[in-house]
Amino acid sequence: MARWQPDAPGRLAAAALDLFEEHGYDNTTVIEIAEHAGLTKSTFFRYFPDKREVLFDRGTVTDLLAEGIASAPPAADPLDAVADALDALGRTFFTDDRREFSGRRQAVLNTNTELREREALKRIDLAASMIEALTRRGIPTLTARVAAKLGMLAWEIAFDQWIDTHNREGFGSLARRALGDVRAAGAVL
Amino acid sequence: MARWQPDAPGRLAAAALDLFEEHGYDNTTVIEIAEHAGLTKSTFFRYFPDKREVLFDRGTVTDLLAEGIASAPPAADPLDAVADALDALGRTFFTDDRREFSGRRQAVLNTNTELREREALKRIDLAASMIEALTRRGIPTLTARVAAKLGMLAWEIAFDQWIDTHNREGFGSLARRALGDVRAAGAVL
DNA sequence: GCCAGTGATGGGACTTGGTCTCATCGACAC
DNA sequence: GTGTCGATGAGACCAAGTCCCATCACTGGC
Repeated sequence: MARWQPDAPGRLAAAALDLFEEHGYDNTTVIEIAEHAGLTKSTFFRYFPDKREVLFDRGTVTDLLAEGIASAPPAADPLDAVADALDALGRTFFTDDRREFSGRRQAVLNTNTELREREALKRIDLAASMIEALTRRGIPTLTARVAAKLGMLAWEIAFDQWIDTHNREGFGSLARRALGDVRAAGAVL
Repeated sequence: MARWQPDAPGRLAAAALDLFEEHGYDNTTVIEIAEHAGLTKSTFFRYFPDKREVLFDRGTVTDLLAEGIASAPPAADPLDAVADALDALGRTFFTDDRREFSGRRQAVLNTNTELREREALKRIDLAASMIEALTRRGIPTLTARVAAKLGMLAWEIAFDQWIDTHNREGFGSLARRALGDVRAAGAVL
């Protein structure tokens, strides 16, 4: 028999989401989260650098995206590489079993400025990672930056649709379509 | 003779920038900032909701941008409206006398994650404001979102160039050129 | 000239996030 | 058994941020 219950960080994250939903982010204390998971404040901060971070992915989406771009066919143009990367994300991260969780999490994020702020920073890091991966493919910096911006926009659109309860399509195909729409809209400009 | 020294928030902001440059953001306490400005912690938090905000504009850049877009000629296409708005910003906000201050401020922002995070959120709000102003012109949502992303990219590029000590060109013309480059890069995609 | 109201500031108690250091304690090796 | 290791707990400590009340110079009415 294990000395401790397994997966402390996972229990902390689950407890946090529950409590944030029930009482709001501001009205939930780190100590309460820890107690709810049968742990203490000390252990909380051992796994998460701060209170916000408990809602952000332990896995590294950033790396997944970068790898997706890197492993796109050599002939693929920038936006196709981005589409491949988003598709890969849909297969390994935004999987169907994570959809409900993502929706709950996003609903909490939308209620609090501190959390929106953290999310904004994550997205910037994400974009930076895409830009780096694209330039590694020999794409000029400016082109890479434009492609990354458009890719992030497609991500946002696809994610909102994917979260939507009335939609049963996978993230990957939603993203591909969104990117196509974005490209078309950009062409008119 | 005035009872108190004038412009408390201005003095606080100046003291903060000085101290952040000298000792770093993390190693500077709100109390130190306040004392340096001949005030107290209480007064600091009366003017700024938190420590980060002391480095962010009291004036509303967001509104300036939105107004700039709204007052663009009716015939202007989305990106032209954005260009006009950035140009207006260069005339009213990113003026030459503010260039040195902006550079110092940006250097501090770049040293600290907490500050980068706040900046990221401000940019999202900025983009949202652009999108709203563009849709008010009758531009379809998706087109507006693409234009806003490209506009933000032009902003970033122009700002970096404007800050650069070796460059003496005004923000407005830098932004126009950047936006043209971005548009050209987007057309290839 | 006095008095009440006003507005910017100060003072200090209090909560919470976050850091740090040391103690605990079961598993496991030897 | 004894000692090491690894995950956890305990508690002191600091700084950010909130709140409420005191101060005190100025102002206007009387």
